[in-house]
Amino acid sequence: MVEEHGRSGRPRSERARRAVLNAADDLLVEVGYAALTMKGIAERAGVGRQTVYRWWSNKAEILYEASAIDAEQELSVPLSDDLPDDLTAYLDAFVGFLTDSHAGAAYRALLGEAQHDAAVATLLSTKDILGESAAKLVEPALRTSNSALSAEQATAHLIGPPFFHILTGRSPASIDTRRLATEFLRVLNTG
Amino acid sequence: MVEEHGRSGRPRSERARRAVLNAADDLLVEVGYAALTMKGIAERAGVGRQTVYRWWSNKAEILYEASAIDAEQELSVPLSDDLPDDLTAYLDAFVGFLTDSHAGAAYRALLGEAQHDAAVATLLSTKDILGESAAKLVEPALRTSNSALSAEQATAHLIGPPFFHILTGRSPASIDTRRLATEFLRVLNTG
Amino acid sequence: MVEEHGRSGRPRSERARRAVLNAADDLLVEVGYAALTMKGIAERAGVGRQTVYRWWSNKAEILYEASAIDAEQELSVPLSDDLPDDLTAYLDAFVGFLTDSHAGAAYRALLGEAQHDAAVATLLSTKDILGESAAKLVEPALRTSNSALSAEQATAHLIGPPFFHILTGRSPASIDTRRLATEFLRVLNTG
Amino acid sequence: MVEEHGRSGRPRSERARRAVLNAADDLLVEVGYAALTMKGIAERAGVGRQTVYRWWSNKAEILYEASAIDAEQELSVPLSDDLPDDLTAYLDAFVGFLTDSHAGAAYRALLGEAQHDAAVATLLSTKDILGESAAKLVEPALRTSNSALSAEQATAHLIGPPFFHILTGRSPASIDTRRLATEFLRVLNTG
DNA sequence: TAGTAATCGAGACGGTACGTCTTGTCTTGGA
DNA sequence: TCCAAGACAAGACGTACCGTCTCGATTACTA
Repeated sequence: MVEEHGRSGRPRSERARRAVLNAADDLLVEVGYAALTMKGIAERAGVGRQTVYRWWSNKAEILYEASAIDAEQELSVPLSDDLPDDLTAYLDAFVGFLTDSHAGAAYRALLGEAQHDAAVATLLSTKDILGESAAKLVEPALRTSNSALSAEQATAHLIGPPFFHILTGRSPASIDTRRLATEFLRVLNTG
Repeated sequence: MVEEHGRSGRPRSERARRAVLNAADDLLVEVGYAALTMKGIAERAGVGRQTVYRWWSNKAEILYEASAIDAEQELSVPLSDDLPDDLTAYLDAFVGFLTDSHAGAAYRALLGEAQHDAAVATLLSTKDILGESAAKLVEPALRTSNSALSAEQATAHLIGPPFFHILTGRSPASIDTRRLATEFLRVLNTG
Repeated sequence: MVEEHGRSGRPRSERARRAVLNAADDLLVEVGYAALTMKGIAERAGVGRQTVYRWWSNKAEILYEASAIDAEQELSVPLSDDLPDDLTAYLDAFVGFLTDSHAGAAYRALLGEAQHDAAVATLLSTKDILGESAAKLVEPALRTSNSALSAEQATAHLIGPPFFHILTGRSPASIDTRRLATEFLRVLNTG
Repeated sequence: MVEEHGRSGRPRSERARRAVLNAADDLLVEVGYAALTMKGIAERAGVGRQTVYRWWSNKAEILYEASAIDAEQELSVPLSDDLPDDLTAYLDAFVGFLTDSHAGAAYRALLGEAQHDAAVATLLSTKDILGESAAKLVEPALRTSNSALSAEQATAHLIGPPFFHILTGRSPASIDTRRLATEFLRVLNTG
């Protein structure tokens, strides 16, 4: 990511980098992940294929770099001092991200690929986008609770149900985020 | 599924059908989903490629037919009259299915593909393997509770957390199925 | 060719035979020799493929049976007592056969195939359509000449030049059949 | 034929070109024209199939490029000042070419294909190998004669008879080239 | 201000899967 | 025994993409 480069030689073209990322982003929407190809990205970007292969190993890496920042932004919600409201807002953002968002589509595609491609799984594990975004809500909630759950376990309770719902192709309309927030807090504070 | 065939012509070869399903199953383990090809399946099965394309549109369909029955079996647990025990047993089976099982690997690959291939999504939605297996536990649990949740919502609460945990590449070792069962019942019975 | 058949069993269907020959004939015109297939012929004829294979080995045989009789007819000219006129008439028929005729197109296709398919070459040699038709003119001409040429050699002199002309793709318009007849008689009667 | 190539990009590999032409040549002898396939040529040449398709449309084009130069050479005979001798020598070369030669087999196959494939006919018509080689003999012969025949007509008289003889599958042994030469000159110089 | 070196776009290279097509054979039920 | 129908194993078709490899042309830094 750091743009410093070795002693001499022509420096990496930022223009080419942006062109590739944009092309990948556009093509994902236009033709879908399966039909997304390195060749197609290079041609759409007006860039040599070698240039693409020089900086990224496969389409997953390109897509990841193209959407990671957007994803982080979309999953970041402003915190108030009302935890149920904040949790609900976060879950709304979470559901919107997975179902409607551009970056979310890229994430779902990558997560799907990770199920049968170890390289993509490794790539995704370098940054736990979902976990980190949830942590901002989960940690305060845990602190004010009497729960013995780890952050990871609590996170699974918060976003696991809608995650399952969406990933298995069920309608996002039937998700009641406020109810999920309430139930999440109940799990943390009972027993 | 019914094997009756049209009036005339040579009937479908059951031998070829089994050979294809077995070949797909074997190759999934040997080379992985990404490297699984229609050509490779046909050759491994000792079957013409046309014969494969005649009965299945893509590798996902083959894999689905090859693993659906196994999946159903593996997710089916005997019921006792102790609900917490039954839920724990089911969650154990569920986690084992997604992480260790042969059929589960196929399911995960298909679920992954479904994230960016509408045809595969449709295929998977024809039979809600996870939901149906869970329903056998969820429905009794709901009946004996005062919860207003739908079966679908309750199912998401039961298997959503471990589903999220595994699909996002976290270690299955840190899943405590008995605790999950307890928390599930608490969500159903409080408020 | 003989329609008698063995002791028992269903007799060969004349209906199927005609349907195949007609289908081959039609398809030759519609799609050309290269795109003519056994499968296509069977389907067009509304006949099982096995039925086609039972009676003919390849498309060349079908085409040969379909066009041999027509060819013979088209190359047969009525004889007068004027040899130059008869030769000219025959050469006109010959040129017309090779360039415009339906059966001639089939013959040219078969002759072409025979250049690189020994089976077709054998098939064509079972009946020397061109030689036999020419013989009716060549033999009288030889008898009334002082030439020592064999019938075969004389035939080559008569139809060799226009044959070469047409087969090598030259325009048939520049063939002067009367001049060819005169020159043929000159070769036979000088020296 | 000129090897200059467009501004940029990797230049065409001469190594690959030769490998394809040699493979086609070899395979024609080994398996015959009908069994000659683009796939087989590519594999034998150790070349990608795309590389073959990039430069040639079909096996006929490859074969043509592979044999045209040889054909021209084989049909070229040194001229003396004795016309009958030269004609005889040419006819010997001509008969040898069509019956025994490697390049001649390719030419016969292409000529055959041209009878039912317009693309091959066009290809062959780009260079009249037979006509041009004959022209070197026919033109002097015409100049020293009182004949009104065109070069094309005279050529048909010279090589038409043996051409017919060979193409219709008759034995080349019965061709008397000296007699043919004499008769050719007689047609040119009588009347 | 020249030289060096890594970059760029372009496009050919050897490979290989795609999904379709035809081949010639086999297997039904019916005539 | 023949027929129409249609599935079978085999393998070529022409196209697409893979990841690599030249090309000539551009930029920077270095000497």
